[in-house]
Amino acid sequence: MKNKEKHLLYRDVQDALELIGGRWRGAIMASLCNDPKRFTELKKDLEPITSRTLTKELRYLEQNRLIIAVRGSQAKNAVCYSHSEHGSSFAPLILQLREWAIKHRTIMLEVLKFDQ
Amino acid sequence: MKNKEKHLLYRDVQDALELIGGRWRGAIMASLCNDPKRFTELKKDLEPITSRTLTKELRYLEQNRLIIAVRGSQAKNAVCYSHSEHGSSFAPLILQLREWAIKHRTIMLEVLKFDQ
DNA sequence: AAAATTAGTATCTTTAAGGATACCAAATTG
DNA sequence: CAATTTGGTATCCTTAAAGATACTAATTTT
Repeated sequence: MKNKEKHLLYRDVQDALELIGGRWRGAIMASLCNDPKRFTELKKDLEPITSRTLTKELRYLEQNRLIIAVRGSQAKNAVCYSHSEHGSSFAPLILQLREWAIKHRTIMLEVLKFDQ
Repeated sequence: MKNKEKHLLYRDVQDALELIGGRWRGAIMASLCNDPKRFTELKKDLEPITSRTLTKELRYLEQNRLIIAVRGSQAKNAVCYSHSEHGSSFAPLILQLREWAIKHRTIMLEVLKFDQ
């Protein structure tokens, strides 16, 4: 029990970071924060992502219920991607990650100045 | 300007996720949340991480000022790793990542039940 | 009806992360 | 002073993520 809890301490973090880690998954979630987007819009927004990668990551996020893909009933060419309810519960974390990244950048710049 | 901001939207998220992404970096930060730890303690806590990987990731986190390594002045064999000030500003995010991972898990379990 | 757009596939290749295993010098403990 | 512990290195290897490039069927626009 003690041992298991010890593991869970970091295993949950590993799980979360697998879901939205890598180069694109978190970015896709961020891009969908404001509003639903079409495949092509996402691709433009996330430049230089490739079609292949975008497709793969969208499928992954869909399978893990973080996003919803609405495929047009008659028009197969119209697909709209948006956060699922659960996915949008991740939005606050995205904002904090951004803020933290910005803070980190300024700190690293200060350090660089100091080190010279 | 407009274009640049568009990019920053997700670039910050990418940056943050590079800093603490991958299999181990976030986990190491999580393991150091409660208290400073020695190399060997970290290794036990993060089992099954290898020495090689732990060393590499600790160096990375140190270079990026997320952790501090205190190397004993006379005893070279005593090294203590802890969050830097900046690193500990990441602790709240770790907690939220954990909570979110747990929520995600329960949601996926529900979905599995439903899909059968 | 021709041209362009949408939402992808299909291959092939590169790169990076990380594991497996063996080894090690300095310090500490018994 | 011998054994063990600490905090790592050094090599070699596997796997997964992602890029490059070319292609496409269905739809929409002109």
